[in-house]
Amino acid sequence: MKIGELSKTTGCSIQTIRYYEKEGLLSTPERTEGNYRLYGERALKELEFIKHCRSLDIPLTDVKRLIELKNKPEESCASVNKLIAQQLALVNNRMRELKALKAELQQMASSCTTENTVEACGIIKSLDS
Amino acid sequence: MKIGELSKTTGCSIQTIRYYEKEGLLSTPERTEGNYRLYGERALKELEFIKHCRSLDIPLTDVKRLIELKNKPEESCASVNKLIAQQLALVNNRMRELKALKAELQQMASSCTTENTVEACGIIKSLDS
DNA sequence: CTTGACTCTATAGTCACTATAGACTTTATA
DNA sequence: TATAAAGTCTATAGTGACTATAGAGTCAAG
Repeated sequence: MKIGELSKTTGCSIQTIRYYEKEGLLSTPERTEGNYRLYGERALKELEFIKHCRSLDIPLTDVKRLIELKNKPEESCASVNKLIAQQLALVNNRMRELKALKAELQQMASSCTTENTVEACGIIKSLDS
Repeated sequence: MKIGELSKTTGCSIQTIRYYEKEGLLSTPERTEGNYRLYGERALKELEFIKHCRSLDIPLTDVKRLIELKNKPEESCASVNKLIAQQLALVNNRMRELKALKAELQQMASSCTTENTVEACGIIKSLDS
């Protein structure tokens, strides 16, 4: 299949697919006589793997490392484990941040009644303090 | 005070301060004879306001709008209210995403015992599916 | 045979910074 | 007083993970 079809079946934009190729995350595809990229089942799987990793917010550098590890099936997966644990720690941190953030925003939202002027606005006041 | 001192008292890096100025978020400071920026109480307050907004993940374009609104104290603060509500909605969305993310990462982490090889690794398997 | 859809490469833009180079100014030390 | 060190200046490039655009080439249908 050509890049347009791969894009549709995976939901990745065409530019993103080309970008992943450039970054060495997708293996170099064959080309037609007219220089169009040609993909098969393998590319589809590679792309789905990347998509899945990205949906977990795993950065592309780490995705690349995971792909390299996948290609060394006999090695220990301790580093895979570590990578996921780090990712989990990041997510936990971010969640904690967002909770605090949410609390403050809610507090702010409740301090403003729409009839106010900017001058009297509780939101502006709390941002100022 | 000069930019270094402002940087230390606010915790904003020097480059960030200059960046905010360039983007029109900080008012243009006076200069010494040697062309050094000179700041006073006002700049300090402006910068604290921006910092507070940023700590709430409010994008700089919106911070700019808030600053403009602050300077029109007689207008209605409905738009301030709306902006904060949108920000809250964003945060809520992101929290929902992160919850799902965390669940999957935890699931993955628990599917890997460190003694495994990459080949048998539960994490790689679940990323593949 | 031409129109339109698709693809190609190369480049610039996004956001909010961070980092660097190379020059200038000011302060501290010898 | 000379000089070294610290601070500041502007301008530019880099970050991550894309997205958008320009301008050219390819291919299938009418």
